[in-house]
Amino acid sequence: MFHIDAKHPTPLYHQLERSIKFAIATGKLRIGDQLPTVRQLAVDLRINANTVAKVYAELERSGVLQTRRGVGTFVHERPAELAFSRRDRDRNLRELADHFIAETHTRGFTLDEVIEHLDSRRRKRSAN
Amino acid sequence: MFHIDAKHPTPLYHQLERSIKFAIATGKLRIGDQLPTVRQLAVDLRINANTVAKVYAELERSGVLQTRRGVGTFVHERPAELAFSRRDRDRNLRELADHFIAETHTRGFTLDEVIEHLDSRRRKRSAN
DNA sequence: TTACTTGTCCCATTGTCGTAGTACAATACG
DNA sequence: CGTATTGTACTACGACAATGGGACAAGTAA
Repeated sequence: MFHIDAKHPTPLYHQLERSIKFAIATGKLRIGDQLPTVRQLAVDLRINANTVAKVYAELERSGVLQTRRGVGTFVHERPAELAFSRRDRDRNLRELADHFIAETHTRGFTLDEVIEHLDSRRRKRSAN
Repeated sequence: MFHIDAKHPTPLYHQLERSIKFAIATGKLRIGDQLPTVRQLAVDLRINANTVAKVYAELERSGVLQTRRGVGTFVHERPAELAFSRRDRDRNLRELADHFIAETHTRGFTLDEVIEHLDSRRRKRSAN
């Protein structure tokens, strides 16, 4: 379900957090979908249940997930962002893109290459 | 010279190692070029000298750098031999894209919107 | 030679990550 | 009701990352 690499020096909690956010962003997880239980996901990824629990808790704090004891953890609806003005939105996206472009460029990727990569993932998503 | 983010959960030594390798791979550092001294780079990046020293030592062990006491540390291999495999490159871009997609989405941007934004920048750039 | 620079090594300390195990709280269900 | 399931909380522990400080080794240069 999610992809984790224990050999990679990046902390597991961060890999998992990114993985979950990505799954939501690409539509693999939709609003209201239930995530695996803390214990089940820990078994699947071969990591500790506490690590999973901390990620779920963190994502709930930031409003991405919603958890209900005895029931499970679900993707939470997030209506808040729309409050921004169009100008704020544009500026926000521009800043994020600035950072991303700089990051990929220093690693030797061309903008064409990057866009093509994103586009191929969009196609994969819409194929679901 | 190199880019390090202390707030990022990835270990500093790993960020620095990757940063140096990319600088060589992209030609910013060439064979025989001298790198900053251990202490100087530590000051520049605001990290500890031991951390820098360990990275240099590790990169010497893997043949990327060559160090001479009292003189300095230099690029050893030809960039071509250091070039990342296609798989490494793909994986790297995938990680960066994962992060970017997740980040933009949590801020309420759709993937379509993001790609369109990048595309408009590409058009502007090629117009120059 | 002496002084300086550079990389190397060692120690103690701090904080984070992750594991392991246990216990508890809230909910669902028969 | 009782029981299972699920999330939460807590402690203890080991490993690693990083810091700070100091000392040493090898080379350069005056």
